[in-house]
Amino acid sequence: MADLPKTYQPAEHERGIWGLWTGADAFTADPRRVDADRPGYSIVIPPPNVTAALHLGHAFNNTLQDVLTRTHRMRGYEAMWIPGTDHAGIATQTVVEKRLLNEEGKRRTDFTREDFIARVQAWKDEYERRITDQLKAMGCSCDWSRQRFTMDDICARAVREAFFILFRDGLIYRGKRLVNWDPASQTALADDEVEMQDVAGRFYYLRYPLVHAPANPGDMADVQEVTWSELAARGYPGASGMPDDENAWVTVATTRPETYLGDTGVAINPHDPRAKPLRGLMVQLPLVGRVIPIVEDDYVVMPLEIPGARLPERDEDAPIDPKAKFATGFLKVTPAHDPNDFEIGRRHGLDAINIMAPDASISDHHGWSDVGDARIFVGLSREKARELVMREFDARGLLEKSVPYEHAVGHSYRTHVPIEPYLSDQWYVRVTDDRLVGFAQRALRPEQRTTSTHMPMRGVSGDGEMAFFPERYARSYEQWHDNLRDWCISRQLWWGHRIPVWTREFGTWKNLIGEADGPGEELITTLLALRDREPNAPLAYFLASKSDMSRPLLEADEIQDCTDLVCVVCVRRSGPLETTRVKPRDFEAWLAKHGFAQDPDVLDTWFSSALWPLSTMGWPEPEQSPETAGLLDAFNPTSLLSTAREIITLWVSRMAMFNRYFTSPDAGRTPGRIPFQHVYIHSVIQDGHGQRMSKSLGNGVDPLDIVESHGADALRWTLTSIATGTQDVRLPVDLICPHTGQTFAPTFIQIASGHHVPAPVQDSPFAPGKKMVTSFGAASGLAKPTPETPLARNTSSKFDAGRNVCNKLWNAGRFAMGMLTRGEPAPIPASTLRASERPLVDRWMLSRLARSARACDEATNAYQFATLNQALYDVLWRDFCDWYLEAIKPTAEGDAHQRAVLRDVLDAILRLLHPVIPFVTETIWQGLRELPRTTSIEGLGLDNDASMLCLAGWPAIDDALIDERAERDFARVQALAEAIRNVRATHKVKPQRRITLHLPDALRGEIEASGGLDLVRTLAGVEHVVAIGADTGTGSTPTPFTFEGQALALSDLADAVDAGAERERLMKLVGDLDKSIAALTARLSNPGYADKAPAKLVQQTRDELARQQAEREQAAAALGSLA
RNA sequence: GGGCGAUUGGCGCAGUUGGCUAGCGCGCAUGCAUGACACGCAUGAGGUCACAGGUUCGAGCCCUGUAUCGCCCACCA
Repeated sequence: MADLPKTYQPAEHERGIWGLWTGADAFTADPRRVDADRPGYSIVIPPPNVTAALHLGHAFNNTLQDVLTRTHRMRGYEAMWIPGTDHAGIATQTVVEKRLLNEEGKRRTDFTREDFIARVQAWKDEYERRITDQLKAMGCSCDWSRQRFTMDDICARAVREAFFILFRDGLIYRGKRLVNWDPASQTALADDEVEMQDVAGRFYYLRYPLVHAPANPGDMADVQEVTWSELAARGYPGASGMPDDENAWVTVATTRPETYLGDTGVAINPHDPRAKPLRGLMVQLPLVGRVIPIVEDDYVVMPLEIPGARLPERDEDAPIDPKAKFATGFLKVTPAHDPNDFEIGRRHGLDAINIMAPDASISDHHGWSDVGDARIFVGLSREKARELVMREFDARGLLEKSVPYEHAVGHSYRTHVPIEPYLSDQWYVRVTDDRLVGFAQRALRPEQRTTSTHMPMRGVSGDGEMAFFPERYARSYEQWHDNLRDWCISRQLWWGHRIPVWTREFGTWKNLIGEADGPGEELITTLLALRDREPNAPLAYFLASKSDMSRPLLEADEIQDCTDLVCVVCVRRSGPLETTRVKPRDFEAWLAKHGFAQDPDVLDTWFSSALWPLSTMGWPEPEQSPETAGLLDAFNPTSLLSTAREIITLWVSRMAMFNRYFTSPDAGRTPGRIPFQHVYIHSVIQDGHGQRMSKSLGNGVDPLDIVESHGADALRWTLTSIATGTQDVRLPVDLICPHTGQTFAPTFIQIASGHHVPAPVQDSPFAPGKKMVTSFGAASGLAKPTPETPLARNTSSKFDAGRNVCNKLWNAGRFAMGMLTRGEPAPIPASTLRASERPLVDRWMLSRLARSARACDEATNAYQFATLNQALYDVLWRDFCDWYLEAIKPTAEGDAHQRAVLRDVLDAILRLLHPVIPFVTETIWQGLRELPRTTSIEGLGLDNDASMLCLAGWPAIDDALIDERAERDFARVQALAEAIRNVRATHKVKPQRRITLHLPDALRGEIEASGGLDLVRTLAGVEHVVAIGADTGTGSTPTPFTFEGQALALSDLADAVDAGAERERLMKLVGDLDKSIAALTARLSNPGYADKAPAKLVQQTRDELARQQAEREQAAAALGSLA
């Protein structure tokens, strides 16, 4: 062992150890091994997006998952951690599009769909490989033989099946709805993909002229203005004060005046005193000329006051709606461009007029025809249109005022442009159906459900066993479901799972049956044959009116009356299919032959993610592939999902819905299996300033940089150490020069939004004469790093702690193994040794080990990784290294049994540490394995037949090894050694100097009886132990000190004792004791204390006071004798 | 607007049913090449636990309020 280097060099071992593990297929799970004695433990990785390499947040999450996977593997579970990546539809397509534009100057539309997808596929291949390499470098013990990608064949099969079942069961529909439209990427976004940003906008108050309803609706020539005097006659409050002959108006307040072009109504609260006088009147939109009704709707907030009117009594307790401050009481209704207005419009039968092109410019080609004088707006961007609308209204005296207003506006999470609520045809999953939302809601473990009843889903008893850690996140989960809306799943992208729906417009029923002459007959017969939806049906279909495809036409007369009939078919699988009722055929080709066209859109990326626990395990037919055979039965539900909190809604909920629905035992009537038993929500890693780490802020830390500089284990150690239960954790970021290894505090520049961005200063010490950048310097506007430019990397000194621990363990192992190879072999071969037969220090070490193992287990089971980390640190560094190794230095060589204890203790500690720092522990363990083990310690429960630590058994340490007596006795030894060391330090006694300890006889007797006296000698550098007051014959004056309230002394400290240092030491001691004594006395003299506090506690306080008083007396006496 | 988290020595954090003198790592000071480790060893300094009230014999912990920082959610009048 002497040839091992003094410091642990991770790079020299990690690759070899990884080869050892993977060469033995150590991480490959076998579902056939799962049984009652060997339960399954499974995790499916939250698949990282293939958009970019992994960041520290991924490293964090995956470290924790690996800790759990490795622990359970060692505990005897059949552990399976499935790795994989997510195609991340819009995000990946966006980065590839950007790159193509930058590097080749090409746009997506310059490619065919197939060619473009091939380019994205190439990107995906590259990043999938990089991500995989990163996970492996971090030591993630995934089952790499089962790696999945959300768009591979196995996952695609699951997506097809899931879509088909939902379609067949009426849980998927085509809806003309307002979607969150991203005008830049021209796709619909899910609610969750919209980021709210505060925007400094304005409130505009627009006047809409009032008119009489034309006799013939639509006859604009017939429109008559309403004057103020007419209004006054109708009893309209405030009208009498207005100029009689002028055209009266109502004022609407809006932040988006340009949408007035699409207004189809003005709404007023029915309780508004102005509502009644306005009945029968309409308003006319300036320029457009459109005459629109005034509708009464409770949704409208009334203003705080209406001139000339008394507002209806309001409930004192009801909170004032903040909108009331801005409200005029009139709400413009633009059903095609505002979700609320869409609902109002639907309630009152108002038209939805879409005034925008997909790029959000004003357009009369997408549903708007009555342009009138508003043609001046056509073709303008929404921003330009807004300005022009204001100018035009102002010119006509119709702009009452505008006031500044800061409000939250949805932005695309990819392109960061404001979202446009946009009317279009999209596919939806009816997640508001109880079979989905209810199943997911009730998946929660009953004790994590709240009992409030005002929310519709609350109070329903849970039937599931899904639990959140930390528990508080169960509420986020619940609240999301309480406010759920249907899920828009279609995306206007090329990169993703193509929607497996084929449609054909027939116009009329006659057209449809008219085809009966030729292939149409076959079409109809086939469709009719499948009408009863047999379980294995290869396709499902419905007929609908093209203008409203949200509802299938079911009645015969509906179908026959329809003039825009559409047939919508969902095909279950690609390739040949058959059932008992129809002949086998390739239905996709068959539909194409019949004039059907496949929907061009792809599915929201979360649709495939939602199936992840099923698809990775081969659902619906795992036996179709050797990779997935047997997995579902053995490993679903999975044991744990570990993820970030912002994804609870996007992902966790949907996995719960899908897993439960698709595993339903009775075709969706009752919920099936939950996808995972536990959901662990990890913290978000921020930099030292509380900023979220991100590429664009330049404050991210690359896990591979840390692996390189500190080692994978150090990375993992530090990450577990910061995994407290809080929602954010901070990791201060430093810059490091990769050439010199020097670190620097980053400097900061201010950017517009008020965030601090770390950016290096011009004259950075490691870049003489060069403009320096961080690894993400481009984001801060400084030079882009190139391989030639020496560039700084982001790191954190926090990782030093991890490196130090690995090094400490390395040296402890090196030293211990050195001891194990010295001395005579154990006399008793292959036997067990009882702790009770061993001296104090061994019994103490074994007891501490037993306690630590218990603490580790408890922490791991509760997902308290920082606590686990601390327990490991304490047993390794404080107990084993600081005390045990020091204490046995003189004895181990001559005591074969002690070496047996040392060996097993080291082995057990390596096992406990292995899940967190797998590489260094395995490296040492492989060395330890070489050494003969003839004697094992009873109760440690270390199996002996594993060839590698990652497959070795978890220590099954018997609680009988917990020895309170030994812990008490050894604690006394420690306290005495520390008291002696304190004196030694004050007097600057050389470490090598052996000194003499003067002990009272009784104390000496006790310590000797416990077996601790020799330990005190070793640990405190004591050569001779004599009775207090004894003459040592050296002539030196003993230096007194106190221990447990008794007077002890040390002599032979030096050739001459420094009285000044001694006085200082004693004075501080007396001072400290005085403070403490005062506090204890005060507590005891409190009349309530003795009466109400537990007697045991009171007695403890009294004893402590007595001890301290005695100690103070001793110290004071010593001080006196000094003078 | 709703919900949640945080506030403990210079920095990052523990502190799980209220109870000995509030712990840990980094940093700091002093000493040390001592049979593993200077990525180390020993000893030490450093905290009115954000603020104000309250409950209690006793509060970092429980209650009420306030302030600051941050996160998530929310249909842009």
